[in-house]
Amino acid sequence: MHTQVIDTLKKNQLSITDSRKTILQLFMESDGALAHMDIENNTGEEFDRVTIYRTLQTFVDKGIIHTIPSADNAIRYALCKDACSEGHHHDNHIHFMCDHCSTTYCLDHVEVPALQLPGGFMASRTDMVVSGCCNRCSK
Amino acid sequence: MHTQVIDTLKKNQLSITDSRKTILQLFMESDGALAHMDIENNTGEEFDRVTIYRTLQTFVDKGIIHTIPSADNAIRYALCKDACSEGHHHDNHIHFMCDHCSTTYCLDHVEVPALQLPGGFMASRTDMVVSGCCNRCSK
DNA sequence: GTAACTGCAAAATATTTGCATCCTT
DNA sequence: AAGGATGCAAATATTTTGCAGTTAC
Repeated sequence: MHTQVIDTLKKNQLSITDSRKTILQLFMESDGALAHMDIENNTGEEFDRVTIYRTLQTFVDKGIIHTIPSADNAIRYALCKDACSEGHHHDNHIHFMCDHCSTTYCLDHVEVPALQLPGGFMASRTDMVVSGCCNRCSK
Repeated sequence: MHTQVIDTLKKNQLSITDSRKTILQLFMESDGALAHMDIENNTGEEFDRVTIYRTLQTFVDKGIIHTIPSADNAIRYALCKDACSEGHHHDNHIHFMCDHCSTTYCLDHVEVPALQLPGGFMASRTDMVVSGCCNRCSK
């Protein structure tokens, strides 16, 4: 189970440290996105807050995780798919944020529709965040 | 020219104060979205930072402006269209953020495409933020 | 005149930076 | 052993809250 964590770190030429292992493991076990706060809460007092900031930034730089935009001033992070690599993200999938439980999902299988932009506008990236009621809360 | 500002404030049962007039005027003159910082910069030392926070919150509550999600931890605000009213936003249009000049546009005439969500997911709101190169920077 | 709004001060929170120490390789 | 990562302290930035004075109506 730890294998995948170690593999990912090695593949990205990162040294294997406790904080990186634990935080990456957290992402792999979670089906939703995580905010800085979620990580703090789930790791207890184990790591310094600064270490979490730096670890997340490292993962983003390496293309291991990506940020999910939100309007509530709480940046969330989620694992990138294999197609992502350093400096080159391909996570044009849709994110779903539940109004009830606040879980954020990556809906990998829903494609972002193509858009017809006004003349002169050129898209390089599209973020789509749908909010509403998730499949667990709607039961 | 100030008429529209006053009208909007009255229509929303807000008292007409200097900060509200100035800030709302700013939004009406700007074709893009504004972050807190933009407002501070454009009003000089005229208003207390706290007043700007409170004015923005008031406008959001009244449905005069809406927030635009972003992945860079800088919430931006833009005018809502007429269809918006208190507690009931209808700004399902697309936002475009320019990578070069950082201007954020509301592309009112580009519709958000309908989505087929997985079973159990129910959408109440869709935010779509496209980034790339805007029509001014691409010239 | 009264209720609402603003500015100031300060608290609470979030993020960044420098540096000495410790850990990975 | 060397370079990189971490923890701590502190600087910086952001947002919220309380309260007294001021303004809109």
